[in-house]
Amino acid sequence: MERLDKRETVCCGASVACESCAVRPLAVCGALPTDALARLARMTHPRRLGPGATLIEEGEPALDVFTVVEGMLKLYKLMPDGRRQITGFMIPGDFVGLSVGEAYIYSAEAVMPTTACRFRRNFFHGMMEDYPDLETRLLGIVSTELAAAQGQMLLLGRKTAKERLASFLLSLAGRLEVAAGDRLALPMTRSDIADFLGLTIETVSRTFTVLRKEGLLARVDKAGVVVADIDALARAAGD
Amino acid sequence: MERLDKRETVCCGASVACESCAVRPLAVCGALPTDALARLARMTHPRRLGPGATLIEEGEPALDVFTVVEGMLKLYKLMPDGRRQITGFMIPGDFVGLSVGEAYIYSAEAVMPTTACRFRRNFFHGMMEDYPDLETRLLGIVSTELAAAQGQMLLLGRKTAKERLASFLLSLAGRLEVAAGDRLALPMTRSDIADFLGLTIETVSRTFTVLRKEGLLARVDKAGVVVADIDALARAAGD
DNA sequence: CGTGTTATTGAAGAACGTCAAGCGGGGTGG
DNA sequence: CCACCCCGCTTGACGTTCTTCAATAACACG
Repeated sequence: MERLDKRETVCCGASVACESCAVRPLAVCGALPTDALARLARMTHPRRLGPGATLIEEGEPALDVFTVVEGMLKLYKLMPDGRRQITGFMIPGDFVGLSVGEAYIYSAEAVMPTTACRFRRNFFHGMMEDYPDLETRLLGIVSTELAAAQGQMLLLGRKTAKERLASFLLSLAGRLEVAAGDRLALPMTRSDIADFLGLTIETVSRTFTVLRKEGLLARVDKAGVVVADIDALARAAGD
Repeated sequence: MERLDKRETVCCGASVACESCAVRPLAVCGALPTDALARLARMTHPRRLGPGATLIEEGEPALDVFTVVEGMLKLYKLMPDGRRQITGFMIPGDFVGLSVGEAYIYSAEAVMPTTACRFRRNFFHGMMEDYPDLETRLLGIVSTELAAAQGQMLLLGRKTAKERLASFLLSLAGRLEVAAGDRLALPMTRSDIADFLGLTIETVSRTFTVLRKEGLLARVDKAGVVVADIDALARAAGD
């Protein structure tokens, strides 16, 4: 998915390119005519979320859709006994809340201070009718997410703890465009990482230690890591 | 997703409703005007596959898209050392081969004698431009698949062997519209089930035995099961 | 500086995987 | 027609990885 020009960005405020939101372009707005962007901008409601704040809750009526402007969200499903599976971490430009049925099928919660743009679902459907390009773009986004989900199924079903953590770090570094040798920020807790990788926090912690002792990571702390050997990390990821 | 009238079905042959293919409607064709259906029908190439035959292979150029008309396909991803994760079993009406990039991101293989309709990817994209409803329908299909993938992530990341197998049987019974007490056919091998559930064939086999001994299944054999207590099975599935 | 929260580390345990043996059904050929 | 074989499935014994439980360490915040 190509990078979009900042000027095409629709964000939290009423303007088409307000400064605080131009941090990262909204993938969904690419290739839209100016009037469509203006309509989107007018109907956008910004929402600021502190860490741990809930944006949507599984099972609630799916009245809105959202785009992440800043920060990070975690999407997750819960079992009645509290077991949790995080299905994804959403970063600026990502789209959240799409649902085929009447209810959300996952919960979304802020990992760090986060800004999301809210659109009424009905309005968004109307926009798609008026601008088929928007629907095409959305189909691409959902397809990309499906592909990621299939990769995550391979990870959860068949990879070892070490392969899982290596895959996770690589994938995040790629999405956040972190260069080799740079610090990769990990705003989520060990518990979040564990629930994303289908592990426990203890196994995640031990596996971080292994990767550091083997020299794949130069530094590991609560808030991030420094990747020392990205090729070795890719090999450790298993595919 | 509502059932569609058979007359709306586009299938393997050149006619809009050839008999052998009207087994199950193609979800993707719903709500299309007659001329669109006729165009689809003209450009459809049927493909018969014996058990084990490969329809598409991960990494190959994604030149075609397919709909399953009859039988069952398994979609899977492989790791270099041969570990396999089956990401889904596709049944009549399902859509296969959609890819955002230039290459397929998974392989697809027939589980049993299967008929698939092939469409050239470019032709299909053209159809979507001419008939936005087709794109809308496809967006719904992909969104539904994404939801299923997220459910499968919960299964793979957090469920026990027993919960996984119970979930699998329930989900398949639902999709195939098998009533309680009826026989649920399982055309795939234990190895396929294991690779779908992130288990080994031994664990799958043992877990079938457990479910039978506990009375949730009345009968278990190579080719299928009879569900004895569907409520208990739902409880065993965990959510 | 104390206190609660989060992360790390260690030891013991459980669930599932691995290895191995035996069963059974379907197909083939004598 | 039946013996044989092949392949997939089941079952048992044992091993490994990850989890669970527990204690300690590091950190954030008031």
